[in-house]
Amino acid sequence: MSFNAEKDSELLKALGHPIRLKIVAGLMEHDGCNVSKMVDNLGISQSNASQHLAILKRSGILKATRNGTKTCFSISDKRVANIIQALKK
Amino acid sequence: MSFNAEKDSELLKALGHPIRLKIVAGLMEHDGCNVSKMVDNLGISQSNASQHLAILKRSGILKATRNGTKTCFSISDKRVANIIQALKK
DNA sequence: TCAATATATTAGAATATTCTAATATTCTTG
DNA sequence: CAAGAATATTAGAATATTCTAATATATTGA
Repeated sequence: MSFNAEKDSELLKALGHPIRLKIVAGLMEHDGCNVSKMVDNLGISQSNASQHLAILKRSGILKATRNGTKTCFSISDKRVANIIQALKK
Repeated sequence: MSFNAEKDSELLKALGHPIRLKIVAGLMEHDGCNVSKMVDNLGISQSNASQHLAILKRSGILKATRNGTKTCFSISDKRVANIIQALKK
């Protein structure tokens, strides 16, 4: 798959917010089936979390699957883990 | 070096613009000692290029060294190459 | 020193992002 | 079906980003 600055910059832009980066990094370690807990951990409002999650979905970084009243979020772009690994070096 | 969402999201945010991502990806392949050529290749104004370069400098992604009336830009954060590699996978 | 070249800075209008508060939707269970 | 739980959406004010146009600064060579 080759590099496309227009598309790829959107991915980086979506990751380029501290809350969204924490959400995604968190999903690499814990499962994402409890948004309320996410909200508590991040210290933000439910609405704000939902909006950030929507941005991450729209950009193709996360996908959501419903499970009763809960929604499970997981990382759907396999490049994201490598990007976050690269940050840690 | 460990991951810091506040700081690292700034890096991704700076890369999260098509022009800036093109500049940085370009610097991985060609030397950056000719901003006029950069401007031509990107089809943007000199002022705009200079402003994007300033953002990339401020975020620590690029460093500039002067050489006469010209300025050479190069990538100063070693994680950046890995991030761009990760995008290509 | 003066003009030319190369890059940087400033100002400001247009647009985009971010957050809070309020409300809506969806699903489950009694 | 009604109520509660979990998440999503909307509206709108505050702030930030992006671009163009104009101007400024720095360096070199005649």
